[in-house]
Amino acid sequence: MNGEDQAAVISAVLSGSRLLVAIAARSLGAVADRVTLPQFRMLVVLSGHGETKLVTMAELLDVNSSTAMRMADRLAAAGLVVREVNPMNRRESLMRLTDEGRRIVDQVTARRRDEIAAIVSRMSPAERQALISAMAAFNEAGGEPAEAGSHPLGWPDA
Amino acid sequence: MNGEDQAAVISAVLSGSRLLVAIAARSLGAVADRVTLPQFRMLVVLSGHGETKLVTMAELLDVNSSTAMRMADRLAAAGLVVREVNPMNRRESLMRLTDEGRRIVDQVTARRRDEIAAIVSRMSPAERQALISAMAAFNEAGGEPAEAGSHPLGWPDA
DNA sequence: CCACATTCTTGCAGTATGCAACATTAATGA
DNA sequence: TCATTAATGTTGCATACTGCAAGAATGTGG
Repeated sequence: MNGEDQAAVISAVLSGSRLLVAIAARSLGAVADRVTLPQFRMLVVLSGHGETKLVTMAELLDVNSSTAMRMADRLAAAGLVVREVNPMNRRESLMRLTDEGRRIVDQVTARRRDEIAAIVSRMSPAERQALISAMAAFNEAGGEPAEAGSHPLGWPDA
Repeated sequence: MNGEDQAAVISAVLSGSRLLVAIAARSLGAVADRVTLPQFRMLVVLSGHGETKLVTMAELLDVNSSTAMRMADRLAAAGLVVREVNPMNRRESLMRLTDEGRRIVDQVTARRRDEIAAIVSRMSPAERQALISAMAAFNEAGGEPAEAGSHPLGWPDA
């Protein structure tokens, strides 16, 4: 690949990256008065992962277990998650979303999808098709871990 | 646009978003022992914006001025930025990167570009061309503010 | 039963964050 | 000119996020 080609594709990808991050930030702003970003990440994990124990949650979020502990405390106090001891193993306690918690995740996700939909709707059908193919190839080449329930470190990620 | 088309393009874009966020996070990990994420955002703004006063910095980062104030204090203590009173207006003090601060920004940026380059190098030339076009169209449709020095809210953004 | 591992929990320290109050400096108007 | 107002930086206070380390409760293997 020649240098100009290289520079062009990197520049294009970086611009797209900024745009996507901005979209993620805006979609999150809608609930910023109810949950913080780290708290929202925890809700997202619960949304895609179901009942989760503390240690697993800490690994999925890539934070210390004490950090996950206190976040869970606050979310429980806010009524967005519930925690109960696992009857199968009384050492661990499982947490899951309340209806209210799920509502928040759905709200942000819907907003995010709406924003992306609004953008792609301004593209021509040919451009849309090209975008699908190009992103598929990019994701493939990137060894995308983004399959069902695999949240490596969902940052402003929903 | 039909429903399947819509779902396919949104799904593709969301997957790409996750991949790009993961790349941003990894590129940042290299300096995680020297600066925090918020601190790095401040360095990025200074890198693209030159000398900046406190209020402007706070607006660019979308944080309270007191938050920007203390972050600047810590970065100054770490020797990554310097602050000096503006001779033109003694109310305001301008801050700018030190050589050391710029080194950190460059290091992360280079790492990010390397990761993207590695991914696109695994794509065929035709796929790369398609990616450039598709991202350009997407950025255009998104009204991308990502021009020179325009950092709306550069999160894991470099 | 005892040693060990797993899991959760709490204490401590540093950073991030916003609001509100204050001092200093500049701009504005009478 | 001088008083009022605006802009800017700064600090106090409260809350949240973060990791490390130590401890308690529970389970597992010998």
